[in-house]
Amino acid sequence: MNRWPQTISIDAFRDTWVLEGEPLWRRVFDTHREKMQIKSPQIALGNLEKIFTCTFKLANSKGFQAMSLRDLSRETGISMGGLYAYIGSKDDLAAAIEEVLRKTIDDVMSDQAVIDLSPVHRLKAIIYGDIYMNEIMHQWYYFCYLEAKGLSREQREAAMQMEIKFDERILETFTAGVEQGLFTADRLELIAANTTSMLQQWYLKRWKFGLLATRIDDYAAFVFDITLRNLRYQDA
Amino acid sequence: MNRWPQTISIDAFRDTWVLEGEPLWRRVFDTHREKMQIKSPQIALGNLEKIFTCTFKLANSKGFQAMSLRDLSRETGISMGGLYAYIGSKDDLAAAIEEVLRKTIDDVMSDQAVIDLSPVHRLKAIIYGDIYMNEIMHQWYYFCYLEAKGLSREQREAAMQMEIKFDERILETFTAGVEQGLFTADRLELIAANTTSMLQQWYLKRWKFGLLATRIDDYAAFVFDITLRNLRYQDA
DNA sequence: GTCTATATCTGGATAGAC
DNA sequence: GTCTATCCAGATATAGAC
Repeated sequence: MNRWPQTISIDAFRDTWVLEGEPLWRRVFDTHREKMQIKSPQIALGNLEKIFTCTFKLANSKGFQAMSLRDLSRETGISMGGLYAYIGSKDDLAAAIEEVLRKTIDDVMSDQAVIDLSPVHRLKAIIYGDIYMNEIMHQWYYFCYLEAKGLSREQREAAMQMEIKFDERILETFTAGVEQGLFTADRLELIAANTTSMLQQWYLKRWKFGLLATRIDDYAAFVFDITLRNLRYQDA
Repeated sequence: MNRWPQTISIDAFRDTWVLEGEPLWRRVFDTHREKMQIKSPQIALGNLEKIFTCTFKLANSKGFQAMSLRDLSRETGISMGGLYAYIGSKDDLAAAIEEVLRKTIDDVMSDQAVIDLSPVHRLKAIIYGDIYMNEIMHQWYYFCYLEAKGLSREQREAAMQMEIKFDERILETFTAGVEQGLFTADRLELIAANTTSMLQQWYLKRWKFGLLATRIDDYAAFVFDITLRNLRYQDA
């Protein structure tokens, strides 16, 4: 089952992968279910939304370590005792964020892997898809990137493996293009790493894109264009 | 006074700008002087070295916020009371790291600005110089990047201004090249941002370059090459 | 200039009422 | 399911001996 939209656009992506609003918090609820004392989705969804969004807000302004659960309690309006019905511990909260993001990426990626397109189109699908994903869940990515050191060893390892795997996915596409005589560059690993890094910039440097007034589709097109140029793609 | 070496290589850079060993800790001592109770450089230099290098080690493994001064005391072999003869507070330590790095970059940059070269050579000097600087002081850069949220508002602002200024320096060089008909690309701001980001990768993704066995001069050459390609540089 | 001992407080976590 | 009240480990910071 390939759930990918035929047209590449962030609106089509949003329609296909609903990663916002109620479906997102239901996803969080399902992933996090056994760690919580609350069993009713009706009650949990709203509080989960408060807890996670306020965590992003506080962690973003002062850092997750510096944020106290009392801060979180104040910001969410949920008492200290109430919070502990939803999370096992403070570290558990950070772990949950990483876990939800990783599993969501896994879902999207394994689906996307089904696509059987030419290297150039496949590359475009990966780049645009990843940037849309980064946009929609940017707080999650940003948190995981900057708070990685606070995670458990296994989770840090998993996050690094995700990036390696992503590089490899891009690299495979490059190699396919080289075999078909479309691309003639060498240093493919470094080019792949650069493409990954350009994509990460979209959630890491929001302030800069804001200053430059860069829009998401423009940036996606830029990354795609630069990558093809790096690969010395000759359009036939 | 232009202190830049004629030959671009990390060894020449190291010889010109001695940013390691005793001269570095003397630089720290001078910058940090008024915050310390200790007045004798003879005594202070060795302890400053211990304090800063151990801070990097601990912050790198568990994060600066999560690191306690007890950890630091144990790691350095300096007692709690002893530490406070060198730092005013824990936050003061983070602030000192940011300040030393920023002032050092300022020194190197303002010197480098004197260079009056063709756009291509100037670009090469900026890229190679910055990457060498990133290499030598990579712990300082890494710390400031990942712990930025823990700094004061003024310091965060200053760090962002540094990056904006760096982008602008690159952009000016691009523009000069365009005016001379050397470069024909558009989206120069995004290309500049990408070059900055590639340079930052050198201290942010050490694990990846380790896996790929990428050496510093190879990477500098790669960044230079990719940037020229992005600019559609036509070698005459 | 450096140490030990200690004051003081913050923040994670839990017990038990409602 | 949520709140209040409380416990207590561990953290920063300092006083004062040597």
